[in-house]
Amino acid sequence: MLRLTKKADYGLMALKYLAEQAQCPSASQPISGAASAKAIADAYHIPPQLLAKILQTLAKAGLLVSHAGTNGGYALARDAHDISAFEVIRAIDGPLFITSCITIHGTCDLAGHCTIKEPLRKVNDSITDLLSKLRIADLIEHADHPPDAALAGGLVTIAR
Amino acid sequence: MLRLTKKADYGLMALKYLAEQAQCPSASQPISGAASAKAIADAYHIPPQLLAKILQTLAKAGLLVSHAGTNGGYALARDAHDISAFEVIRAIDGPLFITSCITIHGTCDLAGHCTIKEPLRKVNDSITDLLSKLRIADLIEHADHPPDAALAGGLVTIAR
DNA sequence: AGAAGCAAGACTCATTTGGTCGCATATTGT
DNA sequence: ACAATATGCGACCAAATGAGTCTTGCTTCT
Repeated sequence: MLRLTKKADYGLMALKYLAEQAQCPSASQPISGAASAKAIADAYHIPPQLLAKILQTLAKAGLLVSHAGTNGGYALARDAHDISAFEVIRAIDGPLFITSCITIHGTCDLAGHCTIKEPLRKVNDSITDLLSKLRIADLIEHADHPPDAALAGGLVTIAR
Repeated sequence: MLRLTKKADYGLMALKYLAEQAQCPSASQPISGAASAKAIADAYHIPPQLLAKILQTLAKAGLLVSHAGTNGGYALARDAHDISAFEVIRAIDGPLFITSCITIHGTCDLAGHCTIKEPLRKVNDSITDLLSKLRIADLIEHADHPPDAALAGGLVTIAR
């Protein structure tokens, strides 16, 4: 069905939450703009343990920095403008390929009988490109300027 | 992992096969450019029974016409230029939504707590648009003119 | 009549997802 | 020092999905 896993969803939501935190930092935190896994989970009604694991993978991937101990938690490792949705999805769901033909080694399971991998690889690249252009910062809705900006940047014309 | 199911893969391969058949029709067939499920399955080493079911769904969706009996088989219901990859995928895999937030009724499973559905819906629309622009005819590689034509049509710039 | 082919549903099996539990380790406040 | 608060990590489990098979029946051509 060509869909993101819930984990990736949760990851994006968490990153968005942290990006918002970073905008109004409270000085009492070891890391600026940090929040604990439990706090984020509560905010979005996500199973806390599950989110914890997701944030750990994100931290391992270098997208988040973590800090243990009281008042610890996670914070964005980079500016929200410098983290793409693609990185997040890739860190959580692994390398994404639109078709089973395209594997990491570039070999096709169908042992050469697959005849459609070339055109689909291009679609794949386009989607990758699309998600790379979408940044965490774009997920935050600003009342003044519409969040469409990232996608409308000449790359893709959006139908209807 | 954001990937197509194998069924959709098989479906696209079969459609491509039929599109090629339609180019050089043999007069002995009840439908011009027809091929049996078994013939296609043999050509690509796909499990015959599985492909049969896929072709049936495709026929029910109106993308193929079927003809039972000896020398029967399937043929494209329309010209290969008028069938998009999107229709095929949608017929086989069902409506595709990039995130679990976006359902058929537009309601979010997370009961309003999901904050990222709007930007993702736009990505979703872009992918839909992308796949709609890719036609079956584009899957056939012509030695003379490159199959890139459809994707390079100003819609998306392909990275690397 | 019989072979070739489609139509359709039930059913099995493996993989993936979503989620939980428990324990270890690190940090901080008192 | 010690308890409270957090992350880090691995094992585990159940439900859903995906891939593929089997069986039975129907249609058309020879």
